[in-house]
Amino acid sequence: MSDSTKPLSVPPPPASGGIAARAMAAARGGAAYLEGLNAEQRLAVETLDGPVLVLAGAGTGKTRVLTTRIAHILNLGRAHPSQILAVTFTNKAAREMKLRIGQMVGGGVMEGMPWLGTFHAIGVKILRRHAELVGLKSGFTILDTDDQIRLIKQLLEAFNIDEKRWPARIFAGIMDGWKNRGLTPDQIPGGEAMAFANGRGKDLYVAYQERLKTLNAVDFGDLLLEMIRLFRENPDVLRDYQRRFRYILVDEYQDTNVAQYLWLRLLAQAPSAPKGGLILRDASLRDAPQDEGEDGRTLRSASQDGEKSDNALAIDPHPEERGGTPRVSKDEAPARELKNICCVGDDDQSIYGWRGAEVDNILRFEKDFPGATVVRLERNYRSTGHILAAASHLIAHNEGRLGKTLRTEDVPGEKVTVTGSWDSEEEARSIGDEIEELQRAKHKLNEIAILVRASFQMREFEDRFVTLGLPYRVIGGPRFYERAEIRDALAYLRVVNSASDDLAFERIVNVPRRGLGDATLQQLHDHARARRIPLFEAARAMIETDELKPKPRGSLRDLVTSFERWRAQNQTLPQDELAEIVLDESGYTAMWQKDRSADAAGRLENLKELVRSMQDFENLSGFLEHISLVMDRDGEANADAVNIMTLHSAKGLEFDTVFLPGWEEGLFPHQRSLDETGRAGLEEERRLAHVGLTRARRRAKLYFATNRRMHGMWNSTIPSRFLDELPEAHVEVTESKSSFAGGSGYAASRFDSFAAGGSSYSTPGWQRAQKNRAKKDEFDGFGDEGAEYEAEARFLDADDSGAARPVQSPPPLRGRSAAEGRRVGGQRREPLTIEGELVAKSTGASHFSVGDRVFHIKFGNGNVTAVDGNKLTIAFDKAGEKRVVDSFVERV
DNA sequence: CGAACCTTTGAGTTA
DNA sequence: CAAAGGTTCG
Repeated sequence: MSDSTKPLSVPPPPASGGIAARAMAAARGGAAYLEGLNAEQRLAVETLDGPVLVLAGAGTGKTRVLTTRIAHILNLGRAHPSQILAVTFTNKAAREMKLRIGQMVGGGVMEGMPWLGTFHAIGVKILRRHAELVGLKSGFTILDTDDQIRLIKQLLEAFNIDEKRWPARIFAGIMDGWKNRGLTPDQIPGGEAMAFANGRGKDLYVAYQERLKTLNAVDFGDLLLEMIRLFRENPDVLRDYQRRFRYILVDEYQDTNVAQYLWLRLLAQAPSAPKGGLILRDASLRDAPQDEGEDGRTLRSASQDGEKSDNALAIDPHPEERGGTPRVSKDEAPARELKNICCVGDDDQSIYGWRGAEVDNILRFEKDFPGATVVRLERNYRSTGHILAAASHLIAHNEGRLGKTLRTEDVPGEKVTVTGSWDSEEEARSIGDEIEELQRAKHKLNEIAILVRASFQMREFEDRFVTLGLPYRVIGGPRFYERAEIRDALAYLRVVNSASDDLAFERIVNVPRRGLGDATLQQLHDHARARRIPLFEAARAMIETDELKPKPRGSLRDLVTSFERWRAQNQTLPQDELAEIVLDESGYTAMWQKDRSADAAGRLENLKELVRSMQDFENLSGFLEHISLVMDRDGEANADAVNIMTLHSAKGLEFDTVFLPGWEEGLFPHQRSLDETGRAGLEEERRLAHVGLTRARRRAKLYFATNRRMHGMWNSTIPSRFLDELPEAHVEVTESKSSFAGGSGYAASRFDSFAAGGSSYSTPGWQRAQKNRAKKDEFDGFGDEGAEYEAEARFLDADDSGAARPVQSPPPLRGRSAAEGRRVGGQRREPLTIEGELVAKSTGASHFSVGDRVFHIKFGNGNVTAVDGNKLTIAFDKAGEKRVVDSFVERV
């Protein structure tokens, strides 16, 4: 990849955008926006002709480049706002861009920038226009994951597939993967089609798509897939869009998946691209080699030696590069006349491989778009020296990267801190304490973020902050419109809006309970299927017959007449008033009012919020359209509060102070990532770590806990290998402030087995920790190697005053077997995967069996009542029945 | 049919 | 530990 890393020379200034034009722009007072850009940024903004790849490291002004570039194009009169296609991944990014361009060019222009948006939003827009061409009606609905799963469940039933063996959500995931790779049912490689339900995966996919068409619906993946199909099957339509979009800009290019890539490629071809080229391409896609790595794994990131990795892509988006017959010959030539496409991204921030993103897309940009100008932005304007050094050093451990060197002119600032704590509660406590300290020092809470790897980690912080009375906001969490009450309310409105929305109808027929249970629904289904009519129609018909029992028939009649009434009112009343009426008259509001569970009040509040938010729309269908795609709640953004979110949702944000808890093997890097994609997974986790660190402007604080509760069970953990990969000179190891001696709780670190090359820290805390962890990592014993742990045990004993320990103290401080539980996730008994390679998993049965008499440090004596792998169910004499990992007990 | 109770399973990241 | 699914009883 090394020669792809050389920045290419600047092409001659475009004729039409030359000095005269710029002078004119300047005369209009418009060039001010170019001031203050550094040389690279300016190059990226001003190179308007031909493909441009901007490799923008974290904090190097990526958004600024994008927005300025658009402003520049507009200002030079190179294109009308409606001739610019600008795609982002999130609504937030799109909004931000609109805002910033508006500031530069004047807000009025933005009204006319209809093609700035997320891939999905643009997909909807295009598909609505040409719905008939892909077998839809323009009013199609967009299914969310929930609808999707329910639909698949129905299909599984129809196919007589045992949902327990072949869960719907698994299939949803598989299908998602197919769609991400742009695969229609007939393109699925044989092996993958076999993988689900003994080869019926493909049939399911076909049936699913058929069902969607009948429902006049699409899922998220279809938005892209159908768009590609639309373009491929209708070259004239494609040509229209190719002509329209004179400039294409793509944000976060490293996150594009194959489908998005194909879509962009179609659009980036010159309008004259003959049909033949496309067809050829299609054909080549279909019979592309179906290599699925011997073990079925998908290797993701670009391979280290620059070879195309053996990924499991069934279709090869770059067939012409494969050895063998050149499938695209002279017809390819026109396709090479590429548009002014500008992709901005950072391979080091590619963190969506699991969602189908292909880092490869960015790594091979220059091959896809020959003659591309590559601009690297390496000047970081965000973080202080130590933070940047730590982040750079960490990410340098990755092999599959283009390689950038971030620089800063900022002060060194504070070192990155690493703090160990006994358990996740203590972790939350010390972070809470530190935040209070910052607060006392007049830091803004808004400028503080806690970035976690997995959302279950958030709870601990929420709990702690509630007790402290520290204001916080969770960003990203369960989305507003994913909440049950919102989805119910929306389902009502969907049925009002469209009588054929079966999924919505099904969702609310019996919510609130009105005696229309499975039996009635089944009858409705039969009726509807027999006549090929929507459920609602079936209901309307069946209340006229006496097939139903009187009771259900009565309530069904009430429901049907209510809906008809609401539909009539929809013509006359504003949608928010209507919504209120619907929710009241359906008894839905009343249902929650009666509910006396803790969150009922909040749900009613959410419903009100929903109704309120409806005011901003033209009409009901306008609202529904919007909500299916965009409805991120970023209310209450004004209050000063600590931000809690996942690392993934933190991408693109920055804060003065960033807390990064949970740096433990198994959690971060996440075990499943390693299991599923091995080394590539590890590298993606490392990029995530890099993203986390680079969110910080002035302070980055890392944490690991020795014990963490996962799945309701306490597990011992070892510090993340990423901690070892940080540069010693820029890191300070501190001890947990609250509660007992910070160093005491260390479980094993990989230092034991991997001393080579590891940096070692010199602070007392770290050394002590290392010494104390002792040699136990070499052993994989189950408590019968007691002697090995005595040193540890003594140490812990000595240190354990007990007083400062959390009430709910986690496992076993003393005790021999206790010291040994360094496995993560409760499953593993091998030393954890060290290099990110797969380690053979032993399913190894426990050394315990039912009836064993055991001792647990916290719960005392008890009898084993069940054994499940290494998870034991134990009836304790005093503490009752508990589930624990076997390493925490010993036989007596 | 539905509430109440019991068992099982699962928590990785998202438009 | 919590939600979701399954079973049982009224």
